[in-house]
Amino acid sequence: MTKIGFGIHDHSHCIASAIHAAEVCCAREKLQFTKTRRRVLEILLSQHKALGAYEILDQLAAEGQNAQPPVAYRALDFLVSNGFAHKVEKLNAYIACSHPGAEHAPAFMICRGCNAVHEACLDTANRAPKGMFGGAAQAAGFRIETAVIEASGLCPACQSSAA
Amino acid sequence: MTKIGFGIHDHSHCIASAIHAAEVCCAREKLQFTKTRRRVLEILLSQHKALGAYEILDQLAAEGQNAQPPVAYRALDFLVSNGFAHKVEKLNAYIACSHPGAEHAPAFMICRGCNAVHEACLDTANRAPKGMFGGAAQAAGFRIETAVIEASGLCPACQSSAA
DNA sequence: TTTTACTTGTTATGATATAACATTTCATCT
DNA sequence: AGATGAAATGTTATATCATAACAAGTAAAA
Repeated sequence: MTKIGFGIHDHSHCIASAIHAAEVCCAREKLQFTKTRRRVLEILLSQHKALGAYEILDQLAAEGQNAQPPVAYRALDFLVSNGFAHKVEKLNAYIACSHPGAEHAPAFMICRGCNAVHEACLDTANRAPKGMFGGAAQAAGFRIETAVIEASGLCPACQSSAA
Repeated sequence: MTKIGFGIHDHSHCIASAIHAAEVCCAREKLQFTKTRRRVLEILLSQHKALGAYEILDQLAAEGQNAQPPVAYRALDFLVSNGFAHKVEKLNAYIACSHPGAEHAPAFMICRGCNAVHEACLDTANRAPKGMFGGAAQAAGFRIETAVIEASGLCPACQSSAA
């Protein structure tokens, strides 16, 4: 059992299953799930927190690839474009999607104490932004394509230590 | 009449009134509304779009100040901390608040065609993030302090030109 | 008026991200 | 299998965004 997000949860198999899900999805969509893309997703999954592009790059470099920045950014672009990962804008960092496959707008809770990131598993996450914006967007004539929600605050652990 | 956000609207006096509002607020809160801070807010207000820190810096430099990056970032930090401006995370850019004084979570619509930014004037903007997250945050034990919502899509003008 | 906090000036550097182009690999068609 | 066009990668260089650190000045409070 290891810490994930703000809770505890056994993910000894979740890397493998997430990778498998990505494989299946890529086969279905005729996307190339190449070695580097797979490796970057594995790195994100194994850390299970938000990582900067250069942290990923360091990891790749440590494994022998002489990886330059575009290598990481291209893999991340692929993963983000296809819904296997998200960018956390507030942190300029990337995190594996907690529920790939499901159509959703990412919604994160970000701890300002320890930078832990928890992706909310709201099924409202898909509808809520458009619902909230619906009126205003329509009034402005704006066509929403994607939306992100990022909440900052304190996770349980940091609330305790700050207390 | 000039273009603001995605619409048209007369703001010949809105710079002055926003500056005045900031003055009043700073006096009340005993904050120093210094020359640089005022000037940066004026720049943001006059452009009425999201500006990068270095664009602001260029403007300051053009006015004779030999401004280095920390000058802009400090002023922006002040303005953001005190609610006179917001950072648009997706663009790494800053924009004057459309409704300062009102307690609110910023909510933006960002055009991917022209990068125009419109701050939604939802009074739900304040409550909605916490409402949406409420259950999940409580379940996770997370204490939300701030939240931002950023929607991407196409503004009316870019919808027309893309059509 | 001394002291204290805050603000600014300045240099240097760190962190994040992309442009551009040559090369290789992959998918597909014949 | 071989041709070919699309996609991915390797690599160099550089653009863009942001902050650390410290000296000097200015304003507010005691």
